[in-house]
Amino acid sequence: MLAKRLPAPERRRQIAATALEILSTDGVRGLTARAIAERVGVKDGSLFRHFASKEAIVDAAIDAFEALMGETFPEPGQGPLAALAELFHRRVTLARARPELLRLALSDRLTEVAGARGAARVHAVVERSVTFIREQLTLARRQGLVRDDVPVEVLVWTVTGVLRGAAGTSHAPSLRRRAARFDPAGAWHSLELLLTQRTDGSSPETR
Amino acid sequence: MLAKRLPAPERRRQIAATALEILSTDGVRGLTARAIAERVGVKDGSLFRHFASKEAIVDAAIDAFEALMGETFPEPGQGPLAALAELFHRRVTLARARPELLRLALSDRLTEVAGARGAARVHAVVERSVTFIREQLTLARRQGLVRDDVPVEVLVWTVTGVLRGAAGTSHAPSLRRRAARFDPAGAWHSLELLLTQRTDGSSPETR
Amino acid sequence: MLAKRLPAPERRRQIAATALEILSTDGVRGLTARAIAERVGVKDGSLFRHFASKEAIVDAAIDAFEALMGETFPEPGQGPLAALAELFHRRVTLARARPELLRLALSDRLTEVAGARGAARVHAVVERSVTFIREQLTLARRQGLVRDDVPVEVLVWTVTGVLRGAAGTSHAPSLRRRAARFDPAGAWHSLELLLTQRTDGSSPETR
Amino acid sequence: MLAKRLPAPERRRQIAATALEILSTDGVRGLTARAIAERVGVKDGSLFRHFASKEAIVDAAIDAFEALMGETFPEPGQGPLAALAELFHRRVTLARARPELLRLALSDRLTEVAGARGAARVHAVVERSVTFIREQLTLARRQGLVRDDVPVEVLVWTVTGVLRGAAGTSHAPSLRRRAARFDPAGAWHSLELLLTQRTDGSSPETR
DNA sequence: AATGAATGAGGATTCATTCAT
DNA sequence: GATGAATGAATCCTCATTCAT
Repeated sequence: MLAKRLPAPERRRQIAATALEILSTDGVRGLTARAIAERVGVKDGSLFRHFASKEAIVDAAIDAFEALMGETFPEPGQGPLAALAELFHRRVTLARARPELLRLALSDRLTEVAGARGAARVHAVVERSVTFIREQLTLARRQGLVRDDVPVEVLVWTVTGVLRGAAGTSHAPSLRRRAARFDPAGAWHSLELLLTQRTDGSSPETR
Repeated sequence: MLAKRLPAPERRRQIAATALEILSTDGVRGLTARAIAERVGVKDGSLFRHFASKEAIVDAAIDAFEALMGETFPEPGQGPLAALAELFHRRVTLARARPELLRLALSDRLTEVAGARGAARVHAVVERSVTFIREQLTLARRQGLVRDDVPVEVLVWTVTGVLRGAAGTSHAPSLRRRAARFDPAGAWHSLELLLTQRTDGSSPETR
Repeated sequence: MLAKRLPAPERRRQIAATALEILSTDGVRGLTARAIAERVGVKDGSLFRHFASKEAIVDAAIDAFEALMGETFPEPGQGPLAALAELFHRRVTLARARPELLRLALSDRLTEVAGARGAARVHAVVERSVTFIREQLTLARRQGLVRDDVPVEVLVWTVTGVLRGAAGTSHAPSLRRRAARFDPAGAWHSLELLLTQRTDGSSPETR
Repeated sequence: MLAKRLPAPERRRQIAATALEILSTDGVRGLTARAIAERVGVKDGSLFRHFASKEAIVDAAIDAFEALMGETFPEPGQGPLAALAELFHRRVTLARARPELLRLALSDRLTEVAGARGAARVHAVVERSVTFIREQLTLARRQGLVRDDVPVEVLVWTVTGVLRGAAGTSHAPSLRRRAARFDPAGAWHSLELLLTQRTDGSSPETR
């Protein structure tokens, strides 16, 4: 269907991207060589001219996934809350643009089709986000920017929870529907309120 | 494992439970008739004396899943925050006892192997939890028990986020590891702090 | 469903008859141990208390078939045309009463499910009919009762053809429908006309 | 038999033909994917690169069957008796060349393995023959070419009976054996005698 | 760079049959 | 005499993968 005889690197990219897409829409069992080939406009056997195995395709898909997720990390050199705000904003924006992608991140489909090494890489991506969030929060705490009546880890959970909510990647239909009502800025503002209120009662605004 | 000749109802239960287990450990593609049968100590063809199809097995697994999740809903007739606390506590406890189960709830593996009807049932279970949380929070808000500077939906995200965190069902290894440090009570206490602080600065303790 | 705990010989008969019935209605592939057992009102395993194997069941079914077909052979000691008329009449009557049975005779379903020996037996039943017809016709010819411008074998074909037609056992729907319009007597009368007309032009009635 | 790597359309034809053959020799239960594949010289899974399902294979087999049977219908534009003679001749010739084929037509094996739609198609083929014969006979009768002392339908039965006999497709071994003694022309001549004699005693030859 | 025909290892499922109860 | 739970072999079919063209 699609253009034939593409240069190899482009084909590779196309195949990996397609795999990612199929995985997020049709799930683990929908990801067959035939399904990929069909969408790419190629016969299934031809996939293996570009990749040694299906696992290799998934591996490349993880590359793409890694890259997309990596782009959402903020520029260094700003305060921790600003950094978090930026990550939050980018992630939610990405989720709106490519809902399947983020859903994929939070499902375990990718890890299921990937080999052990691939699964580890996916986990690393997720881990990196969490670590980043934890670091910024720890930093912020040290700087007195976030509340100290609650362990940092709980704040991490809060951030990931609100992020997931605002991104609309939950499995609960109602969560998904309502997520659409929030723009990234509004959601972040609420999140900031949750994070910054201190036991002494001073609100972040009064700082 | 290799107990032979079990009474049928017991075998059914065993098969459904095993399917649930395999699904949470090995994933969608690991859930083969052979795999189930092997763990149960039976030949694969024998499964179909107990269930009409693999889908029927998954259906029964969803029954089990529904039942287990259903048990975590609190007794009615208490205040909204107490109700949430109880749900929280029960869920975290369940997650600790059967980590795979809760992970399953938050992944979409079950929905992937279930037919359309099965998927709807799983979604309903998840939805029910979210709805319950949202209802209690709305109630609590109306009673002035939770902060009003943040939309209820964000509080819902917060609760699910902290719940997920405390339950240790995340895909991020570090989140998982650290979750173990929190007992349900401590985690809930933190969550309550997040929820109840009001704009006027009064802390929940001073209530 | 049916009465339980039947005396063995009766059960045997019942099973064989049921097998015959299923075979004629549902065909070769419908004849499964389960299907038989179900209609008999027994669990499938129980069949093998009465028969050593499915083939043995089919064998017994052939017994029944043989018996039923055998009953349609006319009493000896009458003229050849009268004998043929009686066979014809009985066969058509049987076909009307139990259409599946005769259809079975002319299909090869029975031979398909029977082992080699069983198939031979079924063939023998069919053969016996044909032989009988051929013998009577040969006799009649010798006695100048049937036309001699046509080989006896062609007359055999005519008889079987008209018999099959009148019995309504053909696969052609229109043949089946129209067969119902003929009563055995009328059909035989026509057949007799076909058989008896002689080259000299004298009709059988003028004999 | 073991030719590998055939062009797809040829393989398709081969598979369909083989299915037809197996069906006529080994019967419904012999028609397994394995059996077909083996005779074709291919592994069973490979069949399904050429056909979507076994039913599709049978469907293609019916195509072949339809085509072969269709070829035996005579050219239009001749008198009814000549048309019948031609059909008769072609059918008997086909039966001699491919005995299994005609036997298949008269058994119900094909209808048993075909789905509902396939069965209907097979019936249509049979029906078409019968209808053709009936039409020609009706026409002939109107033209005074066939006897009028016997209902047309009985003549239809006679034709099909003699056809079946001459074709040697009966289940009775002796019928089969003797059929070989008749050449199509001789058999048709006899059949014509049966059909054309009139009540007034005039033989067809004296016409 | 791609196809077209094939394969082998499994996948779910059916079915005749066994045998302890 | 019958059941209830099991089995093993076979069935149709899918899928990743190969390789000659």
